[in-house]
Amino acid sequence: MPRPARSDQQIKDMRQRLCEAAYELYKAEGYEAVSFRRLAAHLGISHTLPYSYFDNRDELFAAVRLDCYQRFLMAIRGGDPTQLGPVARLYALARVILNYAMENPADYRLMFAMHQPPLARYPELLAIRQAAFDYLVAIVQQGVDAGLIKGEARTVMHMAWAAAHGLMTLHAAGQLVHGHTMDELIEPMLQAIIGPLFGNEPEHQS
Amino acid sequence: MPRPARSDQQIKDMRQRLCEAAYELYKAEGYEAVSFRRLAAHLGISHTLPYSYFDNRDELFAAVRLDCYQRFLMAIRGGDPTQLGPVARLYALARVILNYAMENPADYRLMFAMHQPPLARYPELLAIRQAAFDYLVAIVQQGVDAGLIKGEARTVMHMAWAAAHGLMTLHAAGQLVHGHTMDELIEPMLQAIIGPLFGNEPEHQS
DNA sequence: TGACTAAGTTTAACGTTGTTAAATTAACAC
DNA sequence: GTGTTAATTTAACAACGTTAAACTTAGTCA
Repeated sequence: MPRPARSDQQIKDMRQRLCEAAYELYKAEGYEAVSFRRLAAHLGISHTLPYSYFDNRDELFAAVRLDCYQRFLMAIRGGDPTQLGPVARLYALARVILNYAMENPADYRLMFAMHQPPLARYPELLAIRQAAFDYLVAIVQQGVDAGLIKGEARTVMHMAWAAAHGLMTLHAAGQLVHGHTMDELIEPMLQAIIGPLFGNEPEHQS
Repeated sequence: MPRPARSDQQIKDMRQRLCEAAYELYKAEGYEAVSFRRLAAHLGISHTLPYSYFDNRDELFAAVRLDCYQRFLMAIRGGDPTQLGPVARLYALARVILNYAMENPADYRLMFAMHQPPLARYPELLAIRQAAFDYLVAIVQQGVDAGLIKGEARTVMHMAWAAAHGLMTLHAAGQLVHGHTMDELIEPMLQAIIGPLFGNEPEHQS
């Protein structure tokens, strides 16, 4: 058996290099600008070599999106004040998430853009989204159990997620109707939308 | 001066034909599938003729989007029970809008998709969006004036819009986390999110 | 050592796209 | 008809995604 196959590490490295190059190019010049040929040129390899590492362009972007989700999930976990009560935690996490979206609009667009191959085709993407969602649902459930939050945890979380998602999406797409910046909107949003869902009086320690 | 320029009507007609063909193709095969060349082939014209009617592909899609917005705005105006009080009207309009998004996900994607040329480049799109938004703000303002709704009308409307938009976006992108259908979510959504903003007790006549 | 073999990589090629420039067609004034 | 000019088509270029064939390379084994 001559010439051993590339080691897993080599494959992983090249995939990583392609992902990073794609991510940078995407942030710099947008989705359309990212082509295998440009990535290959940038990495100094043949324009068809990427096909040895990703089936096609969609698969490459799925990997880039997975990286985005991982960073997103890390930001959520890292910004979770676990020592606080569930309602205060949810408020804090809402701020973390909204801030993350504001500071990384390109990431947010990539994670949640429409006009993309159906998510159902990428189980690993579904899984990590589900993980992020479940992480939050678990906290809501604690609030429900403690009598601080009314309703079924998953439904409540869905509502809150949709509300936050709407705001972030409008922001990331530059579609906020004039007259408000995100900064002006985040606090009212938390009070008006997240607030009623999670209990109007957060035990916050500002 | 030989051979008169195309009449305004002729130009409008051809633009309309191109828009309609693009819209149908978009709905049938998605955004990427819509090319000038395919549209031209479908209309039996040369593949460069569309450039005489639209500067480029983005401009064509801006026109298609404008049509979408107009239908959307008509649905809102047509579904507005103007004889009712402001809170009941807003509830009804929220249902109209959510239903419209559910029944026309492709339209919704087109109107609000990220990964599109910045809206700021298309003043007519901004204008019609603003018109739709202002239409709703005016009703909220009536509620505020009548003491039925608390807060500044534009801000309240922004919140409600973001909430509804989040739900619709997730639906249109097929990104609703498992376990809920839109039908199951719309009523809780209205109660949980729109409700507190517009006054928890709508004067509804179901 | 050197031929064999299969993985890794590149080159060639096809069909498609957006877009521009040149060539052609068509309609009206004279 | 002839000339002029808008309308349209044809030709062309560069870039893209993708597949197939050619080539390179690094091991095994005689």
